[in-house]
Amino acid sequence: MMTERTTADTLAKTLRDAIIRFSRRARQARPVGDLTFSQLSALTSLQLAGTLTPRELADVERVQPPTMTKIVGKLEERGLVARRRHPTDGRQVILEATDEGRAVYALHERARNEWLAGALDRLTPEEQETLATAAEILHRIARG
Amino acid sequence: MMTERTTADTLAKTLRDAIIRFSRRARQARPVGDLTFSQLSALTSLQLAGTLTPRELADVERVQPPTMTKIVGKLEERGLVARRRHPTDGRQVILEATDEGRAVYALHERARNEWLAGALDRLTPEEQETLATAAEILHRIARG
DNA sequence: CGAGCTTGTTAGCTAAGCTAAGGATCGTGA
DNA sequence: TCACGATCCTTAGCTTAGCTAACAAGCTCG
Repeated sequence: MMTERTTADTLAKTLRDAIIRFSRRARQARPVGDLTFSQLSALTSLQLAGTLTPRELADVERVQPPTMTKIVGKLEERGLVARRRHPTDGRQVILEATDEGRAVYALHERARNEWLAGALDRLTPEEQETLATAAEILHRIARG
Repeated sequence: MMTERTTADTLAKTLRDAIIRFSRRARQARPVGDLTFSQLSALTSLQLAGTLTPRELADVERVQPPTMTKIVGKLEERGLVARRRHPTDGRQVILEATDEGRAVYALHERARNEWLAGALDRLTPEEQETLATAAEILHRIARG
């Protein structure tokens, strides 16, 4: 229906606007160290999954394979991620976070979350609930 | 309290995760033409405000002034934004969207919103309401 | 075995973002 | 008045993120 479509359009605009600004604000909250947003995100996905191939990680992160090659390269340089050969398929590579990767991740994650968690702490429980639900919805949309 | 802080931490992580993926997904939905995410965002802010100085626009967009110089430069090259001299302060510059800027913006905005509005259309009214509220909260957090 | 697909990487590009530094202009206080 | 500090914008130079195109290696299946 006309009105509903208009509602969706308006919401789409509002939402995109809010998210791009939020995103940039979050990006500004740099951790003490040197892990970037994308690197941290990749490391997180890798840790949650245990092991992944580069392609799988690229899919999860919604990025093209060459982009993931670069990100993984940076993480590997710092000894946070290790490459292993696939036992049966010579084309594939298996990625895994190292112990140091896990430790460094936890540290940076905490620093990175600081301002956001602080801001969330100042919200009402209802607002927190709203954001939690919204996060689930956004995740679903991004996946679709 | 301990538990609340933990809740905020968890929510922070979930939210960041959802947003970064959503963001990348949105970025993939390229319009027909050539305006990028950041350019479109700047053009939007400028149009909504009417006129802004580069610094004001940088603040709104949560970006450093040199970054905004580049973005505005791209927009100006394409004749979408015009620079004017400030009537009394010789240091400042006044930015404004041109007619063509407004037209191109509307076009690209529509294309860009397509997948998102489509996805939003498939949500229940309650979910849409949740996202609308969440957008407001996120905007407030980003501003703080 | 050979053709074709899949995986990962390399090469090369653009855009986005930052800091540092500089030039022009404004405002103010001696 | 005028010199000095502050403000605004831009330039220069860098890193990261992201893309496509192309390619080498390996798998698969007729």
